[in-house]
Amino acid sequence: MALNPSRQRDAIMDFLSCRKDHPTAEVIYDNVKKVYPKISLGTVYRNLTLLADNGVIRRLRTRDSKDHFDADLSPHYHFMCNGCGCITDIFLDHAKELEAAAAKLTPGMITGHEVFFYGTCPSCMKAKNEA
Amino acid sequence: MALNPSRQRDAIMDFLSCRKDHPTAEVIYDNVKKVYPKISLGTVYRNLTLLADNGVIRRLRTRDSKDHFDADLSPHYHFMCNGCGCITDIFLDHAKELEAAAAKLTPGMITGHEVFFYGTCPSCMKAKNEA
DNA sequence: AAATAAAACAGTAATCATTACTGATTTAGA
DNA sequence: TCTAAATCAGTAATGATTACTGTTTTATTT
Repeated sequence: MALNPSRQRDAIMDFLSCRKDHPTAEVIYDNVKKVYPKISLGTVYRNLTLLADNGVIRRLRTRDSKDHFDADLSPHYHFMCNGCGCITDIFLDHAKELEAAAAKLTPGMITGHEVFFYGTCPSCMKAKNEA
Repeated sequence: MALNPSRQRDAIMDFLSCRKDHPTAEVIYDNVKKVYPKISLGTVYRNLTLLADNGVIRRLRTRDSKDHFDADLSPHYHFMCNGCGCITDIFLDHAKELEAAAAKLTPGMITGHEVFFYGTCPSCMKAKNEA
């Protein structure tokens, strides 16, 4: 199951690398379609899964019911707005401390962790204040 | 939309309170059915959503595609095994520090956060070693 | 206690993100 | 050039969850 080259996969990867908002499969599909009008949604899903399984991208499972994808593999956390659902990066260097502290409390082996902060983004706060 | 008393909802709540493994709606359904054989899956989902929206229980969205539910509202984190999918609690008191540190890096307002540790649980480690 | 309105129910149908399947096309390696 | 594997577009199927329907239960008012 080696990865053969694929224009479609490259286009997905290119698009995802340019975005910092961690789009969903559907958003990626809509955008890659501008370059490859015949690409199918199934191809997008298949390639995203392929890339995630090979550790090339990260799959983010959030409070909304859709998966989001992130091409930035550097260790970092995320903030999701409860209002509009937008996601932004948060670079905290607590990773090692957290895992070490958690490891002491668990008989299992910890290999990674995810942190999601929730709240209200600036533009939703503004909208609230004006209402 | 006040909450009227309901035997079914109480039974769901009772069951969930007794469990520390954060069961899915389906597992809750299977178990509450032993007490109320006529309860429907829709009732379980509706009540879980009702309870979560009223802040009585927590909804956990994990790497597996099913929602899990937690009746313990005290601030704590979770560990999920990549092998069997089991979930256990991890009580770390890093909550305030983490949110304070994150707040400095975000223009938005942070109101809460979730931490999920991933890895291998003891019984899956044992199974691996024996294979 | 009888009447009325709201909440909840069981059962079932619908939704929606995601995955699997199809037969055709492309690519890698002999 | 030939063969097997990988990929594709298009479409059907899956599976968790939600919405709908007509009925029953509960709270409230008379």
